[in-house]
Amino acid sequence: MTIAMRTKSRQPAPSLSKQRLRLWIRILRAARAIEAEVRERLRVEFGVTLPQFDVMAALERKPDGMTMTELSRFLMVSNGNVTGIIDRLVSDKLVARQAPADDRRAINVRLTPRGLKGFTTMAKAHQGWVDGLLSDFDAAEADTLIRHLDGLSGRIRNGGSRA
Amino acid sequence: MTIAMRTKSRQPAPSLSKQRLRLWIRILRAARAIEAEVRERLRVEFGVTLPQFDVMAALERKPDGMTMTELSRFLMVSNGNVTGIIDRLVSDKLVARQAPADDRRAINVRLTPRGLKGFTTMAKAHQGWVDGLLSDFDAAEADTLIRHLDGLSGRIRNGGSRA
DNA sequence: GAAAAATGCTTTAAGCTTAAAAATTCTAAG
DNA sequence: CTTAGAATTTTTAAGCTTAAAGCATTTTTC
Repeated sequence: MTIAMRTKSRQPAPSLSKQRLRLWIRILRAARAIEAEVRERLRVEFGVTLPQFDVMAALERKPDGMTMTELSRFLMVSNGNVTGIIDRLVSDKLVARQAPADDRRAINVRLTPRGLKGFTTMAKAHQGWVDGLLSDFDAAEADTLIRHLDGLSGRIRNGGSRA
Repeated sequence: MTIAMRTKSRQPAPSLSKQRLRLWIRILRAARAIEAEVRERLRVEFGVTLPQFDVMAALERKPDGMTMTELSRFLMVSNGNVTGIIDRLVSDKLVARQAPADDRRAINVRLTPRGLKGFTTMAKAHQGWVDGLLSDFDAAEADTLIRHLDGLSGRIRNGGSRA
């Protein structure tokens, strides 16, 4: 009877494990929704793909350019992946490859003037889109969420917990 | 002098717009880190891709199966995308296609007994992985975050704000 | 200094992803 | 009924993504 009441009268509190799974699913769905929206607008308004935009955003922070490996690590994508994206950006003349003098294995990549100009325009629009998409979050909420998510990815990549 | 002090003595409080952009980047990076980890483990331990796992998870909730369009909407991926994933799951005999009687355009997809059994095993491991990866979040934090993220994706897809 | 290991990048094969177009079937309007 | 439009799925072309293998170069080790 007690058991019947417990299981019937109210939701059994989901286990912490289940709750974390639920959290992961929310994070994933939120990310996908925002990504889809941003990708679509980049494509329609600027004719650029999201990965291309991501690369340009990474390069914009480093006026001296980055190596392929630095890009790959920063964007958290495989190294081979970056090659193709850069190939296309180079043929669009938005970024340029140049061999550094000190290490003949490496290759340095940077925005061309044209790439920088294009990115500046796009970045402004992009920030507006995200601002609109996340308009439900005020400054305090955003801060809290950022603090919660901050380091999460770092912690995971340094050995999530056990395993 | 006042201006110089304001801009020099402390960080200028980032604008709300910038803070939301920062939040978006954290969400994205967290999602990528978790995804990479889960993908790798699914591949190594079960020989399954993440999209395949996602499809099986969707189907497991619906014993009567789902149509391709239902799957596509639920997973938030394009319809053509689902076709290929299902093709491979079918050739692995983990899901089966069957034509519904009432609508000859549609196609119903469901887990095979083998697919259900395999998914049950994987789901248990998967929940453990996520539990470990998100072990920094206690129940209260998870609740808060879930509440914050909840509906976000829904709101976005129904017209984010303006635009 | 030569061999071994590590690093940086590209290539390859397989699979995922999207948008757009095509093929089929259903529904609705006249 | 017939036809126009909508809905469901697949196909196509282009690009993204990964893991693994291959090449070239640099660094480490003996």
